[in-house]
Amino acid sequence: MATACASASSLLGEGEARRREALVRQSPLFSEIPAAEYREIASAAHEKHFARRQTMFLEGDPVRRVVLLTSGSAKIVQLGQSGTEVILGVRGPGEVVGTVGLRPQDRHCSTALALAPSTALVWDSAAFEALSQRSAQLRRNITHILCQQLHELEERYREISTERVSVRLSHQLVRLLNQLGRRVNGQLEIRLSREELAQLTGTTLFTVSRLLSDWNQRGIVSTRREAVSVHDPQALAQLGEAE
Amino acid sequence: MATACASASSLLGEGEARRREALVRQSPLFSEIPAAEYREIASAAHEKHFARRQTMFLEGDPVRRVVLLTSGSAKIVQLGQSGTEVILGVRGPGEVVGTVGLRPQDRHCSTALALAPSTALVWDSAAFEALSQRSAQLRRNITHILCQQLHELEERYREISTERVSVRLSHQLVRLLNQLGRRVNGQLEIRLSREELAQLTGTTLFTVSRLLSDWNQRGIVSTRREAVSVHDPQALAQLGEAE
DNA sequence: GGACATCTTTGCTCTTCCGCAAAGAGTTCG
DNA sequence: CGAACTCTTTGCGGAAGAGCAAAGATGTCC
Repeated sequence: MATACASASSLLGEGEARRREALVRQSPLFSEIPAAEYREIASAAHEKHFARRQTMFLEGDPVRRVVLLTSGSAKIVQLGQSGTEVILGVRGPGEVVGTVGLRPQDRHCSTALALAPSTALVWDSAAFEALSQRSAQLRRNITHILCQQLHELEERYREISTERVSVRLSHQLVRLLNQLGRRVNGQLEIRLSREELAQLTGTTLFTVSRLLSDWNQRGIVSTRREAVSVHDPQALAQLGEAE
Repeated sequence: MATACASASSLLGEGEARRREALVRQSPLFSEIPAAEYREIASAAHEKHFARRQTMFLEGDPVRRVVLLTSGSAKIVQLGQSGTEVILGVRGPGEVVGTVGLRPQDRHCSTALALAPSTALVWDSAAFEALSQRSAQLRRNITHILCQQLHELEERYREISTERVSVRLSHQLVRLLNQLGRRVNGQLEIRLSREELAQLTGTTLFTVSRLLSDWNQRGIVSTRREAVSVHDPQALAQLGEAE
């Protein structure tokens, strides 16, 4: 369930085309793209729904499609031998799930799972490749997104190499706040379990739990099941430097 | 010293143009590029020499040029607050030093240092940007290189999150073997210090020294000052799985 | 060639954090 | 509504590896 295509491009009504165009316009993938190209790009997409925990693609699968999240969120994971799971990153609305820039003949080198019920615009990857051949700006955007992702991972790599867990976790929470923070009665909330936070920062759910309990008592965050609300983002960011 | 440009493009002799073309042809950056574009690209470059330990660019510098190594090697590092240094990667002949795809208005987010006396072809980054606008294949190559670098860092991130130091070090040595391995009387040798290996794998020079001493006694590697020769690459690769 | 600088080894101690266990809290579903 | 799941907390060892110190090895420069 929840995987059926909502509509084929040829059947788009004017209203649907508008709505979709607005979604596409917000994404960094399509920034600075001339209006004329918009229509063509948007109309080539299908809409797709994913249930919570549904896999979007598996490591090793051929890259069949390009998936642009329009609502919800996803995690990009890699599996070790003995069931260990590392989260390479998370994606929110407007972001592409899966390495953008991979060619149709390539294979995914990670697995994507929906963190929440999500909707996405989906292109056939060969068709998307063709679109990117025609749009210099689209290619530039792809390059730019890759540079940013590389930069973020480099930052995380530096942290995991040199910083202790408390620093890594607090910085990761700040990053998540900007990327996936949801406003829930005046508080920015991150909807991830202790274990997922551990898999993002290279530690264990126990250590995450202990740190969050501590910060909770200090009034910096408040913890709920599978969620963390941040009261004081500044204090969180500075937790690293002093301690 | 050793930083002067060897020659301006306008002064290239026919022999020099040929030699340079051959260098460029080997690089993944220029693979599949039509011969006609070659000449133009190659003739826009300057040649530059770097002494051992010379910095090629610093974190925070504006991206002024694109540097393609033709001989020697370099390390890409990031500096922490208190002098801690992490090596994000190393580069050998045919590889671009510094994140390819960055625009002239961007800034470097890492520092590059020559590991050995090196030569490179250097383009003004605005000029290179212009070249890449005209060559669709060049843009594709840039995307491809970024995907590969992202993938390698993802792999290292998974390892540093889930594997113990011995596994990380042995796998890193295998990767280095393929990338920078130099044949020295029948042995593949990696010319990096214990500390640099530690900075690559997120550990300390002490731990690296202890592991290499152990593997040395077991006949898998032989260690020299600022170098490691690998006798048995297979045993090295498998060190991870069993132990 | 000898003094100096740098890199490496090795022993020892100490901290951080992992890993297990068991109890507690919060959901879901019949 | 209560039983079954799943997620979280917390306590308690224990292990991996960090960090320091001091000696040894190797290269470099005058």
